Amino acid sequence: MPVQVIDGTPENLLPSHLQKVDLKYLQMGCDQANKYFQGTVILSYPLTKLVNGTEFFKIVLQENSCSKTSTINVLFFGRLAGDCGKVVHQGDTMVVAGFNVAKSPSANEDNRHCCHLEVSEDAGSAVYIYAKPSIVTASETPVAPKYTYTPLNHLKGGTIVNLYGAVKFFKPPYISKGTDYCSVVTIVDQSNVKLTCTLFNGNLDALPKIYKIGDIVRFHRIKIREYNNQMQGITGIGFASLTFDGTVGAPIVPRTSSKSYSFTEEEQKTIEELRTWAASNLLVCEPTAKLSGVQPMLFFDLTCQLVGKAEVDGSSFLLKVWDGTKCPYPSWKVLVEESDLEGDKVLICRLRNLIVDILVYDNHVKLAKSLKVGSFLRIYSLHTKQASAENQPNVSYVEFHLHGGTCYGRGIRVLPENNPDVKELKAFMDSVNLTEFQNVESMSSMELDGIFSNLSRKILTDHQHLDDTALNTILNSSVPQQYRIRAKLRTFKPEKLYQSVKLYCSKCNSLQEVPNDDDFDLILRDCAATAPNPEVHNSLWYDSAVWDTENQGQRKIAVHFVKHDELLQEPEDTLIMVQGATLKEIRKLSRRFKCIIPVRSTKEDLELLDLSAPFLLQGKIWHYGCKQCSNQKTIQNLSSLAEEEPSWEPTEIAQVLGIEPLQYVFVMKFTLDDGTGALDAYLFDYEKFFQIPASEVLTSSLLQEKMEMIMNILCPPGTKLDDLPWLECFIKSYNVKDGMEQQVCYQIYDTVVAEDVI
DNA sequence: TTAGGATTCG
Repeated sequence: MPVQVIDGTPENLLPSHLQKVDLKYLQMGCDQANKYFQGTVILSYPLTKLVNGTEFFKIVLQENSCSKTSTINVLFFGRLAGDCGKVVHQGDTMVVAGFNVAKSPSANEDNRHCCHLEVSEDAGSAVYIYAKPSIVTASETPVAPKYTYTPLNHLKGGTIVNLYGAVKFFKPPYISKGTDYCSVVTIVDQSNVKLTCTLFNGNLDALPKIYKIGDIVRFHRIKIREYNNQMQGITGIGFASLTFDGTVGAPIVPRTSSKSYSFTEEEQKTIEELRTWAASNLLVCEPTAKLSGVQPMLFFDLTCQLVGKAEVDGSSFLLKVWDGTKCPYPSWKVLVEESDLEGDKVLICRLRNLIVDILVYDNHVKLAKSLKVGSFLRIYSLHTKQASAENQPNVSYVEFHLHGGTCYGRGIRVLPENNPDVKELKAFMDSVNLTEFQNVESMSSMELDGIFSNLSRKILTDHQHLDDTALNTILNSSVPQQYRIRAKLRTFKPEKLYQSVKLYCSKCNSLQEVPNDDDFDLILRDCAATAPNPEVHNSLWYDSAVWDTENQGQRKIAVHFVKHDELLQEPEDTLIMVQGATLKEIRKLSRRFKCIIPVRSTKEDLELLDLSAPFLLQGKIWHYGCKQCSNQKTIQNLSSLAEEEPSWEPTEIAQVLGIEPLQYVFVMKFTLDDGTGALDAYLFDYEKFFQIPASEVLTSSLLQEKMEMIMNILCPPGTKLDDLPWLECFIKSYNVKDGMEQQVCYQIYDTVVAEDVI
């Protein structure tokens, strides 16, 4: 008898040769002949027939374990389907033996086991059903609780009913002023009567998981009462809900936190009918948009991923999000202390041109704080506001606000990873070519204008808690001290901004000019005069290749490829040592190889060139070492860095080579004036102030233009002192000994040009 | 208890 209904518990009643299999060990291709699976029936679908006339029946079994995927679909075919379909109840314990295991086509959607079980007489299956004690098993017909659903035009105050409806409006769950989460949901059905329900629960998961207008909900045991001459639904004891995607034709997979729930064929029909009705009767004008489609002055719903978050103040909180597309307008950047920003800094930097900053206010702050970086969100009724800079009203940028309150469903909802919109978003994000957006050089000049227009407001400091001090007070005060000041930038030096870039040695505090290309070219030519020594070619840690040059006499170029354990070595990860090449050839090589170390050969070994030349070239960045502080070691030491995946950090390379690296810095003199007095303050900065790395300015005309624009805004040429913009910055005073004399100097510190230059 | 739909201070 392939189907047996047994009263009681499974133990000791099964044939002794059968062994129990756990879902976590279940996989395709294993012999299941002597295995059985036991689980509780949590869902059964209506008995139906396949196209070929075979009877078909599907249930979901839940394993009584705490493993993550604890449910599995079980498909019955033929006579077994008919037999089981007639006697199975929700809550029954079922044992299936002699099944086939196949890949579940719906695993992605239903989150159940990646395989399903196929049960049929042909496969030699046997099914044992241990009826739930509370159900009288003598009965031949299934006993499932029968729910009746009240149409929305038949509601009476003071009753508790079951309802179906299409969501016409909703507020995603928010933290109420009481003890619970609250969600307000307005539903409508074919009677065209709508009902607004106010739902409370201390557990966020117990509230309906509505993601968009048009979703279908089923409410069980909702209390109906009258409020303001209208019917109102409210949560009562035993309230439960299921939510379904409202799209016609989409899989009917209930979203619920209930472990078990009833679901019948009739109800499936109800949902399909409601979907069809809603499609033509519910105005679903979704205000969703991608960032690429945002318009200023708009409210819309944004589906995005959270990449960073930071507290701004008690009533506002910053969310950094992206959706894979680029906002067509310059957007604001909210300045926060870097230490306050939670999220992967490297990722935030990589995505910087795709990320938008959203400020959420008041009641949304608490929820925003609890969000996990990396999660997918839908932010409802997000407001884009157009703003423009004070002195350039024709150039505007966009601010993103989630205002306080819950009007129009304003709020934030975390979307699960299996949500179809999230899946689509992830796939899109994976396809985005990030390099296209990483480079500031990919920005149009209009965008740059827009971004820099923000700068006109002021220079911002990291220390907002200090009060401003007048310059004459500073001039008459003891040294050293730190101040916040408000002043105008009367003049600055050097006027040619590229001249502000210097090389600095943090060990001996020396500053030097950046050597020019011609000097380097001369050194290279000098080296190329001596042919590479073949005896030092190919060693344990590098492979060598030599090329002859055409029409250039005897000059040979040797390239030594440093080996590492990676099987496939990409040029962009490779360090090469080059000998005999000209500057032009080195530039060409540096477009392809991650790191280049110019070398020459002695009788015994390869060695570095004179430190007037860069010791390392990484793309456009040339790294120099301090002649005074370096204590050069043999080039053999490089082999210690050639691991499996060497990162080729310039600092590490410098260290093993005994080189004290020089840093690129901006050195400028600002003459500041606040009406009470004037003083010269030095700016000494690597990249923080302008948000431009000093190391890249000399080789990028765009970055030079960018700097020029910033300075033009801080100190517009030909402007009278009165008309100059006010700047806020931090300065500190200190003493410098000049021979026998003490001199007081001022330096700008911890100051950043607002607001987005990144 | 909370909220009871109905945009924008930032």
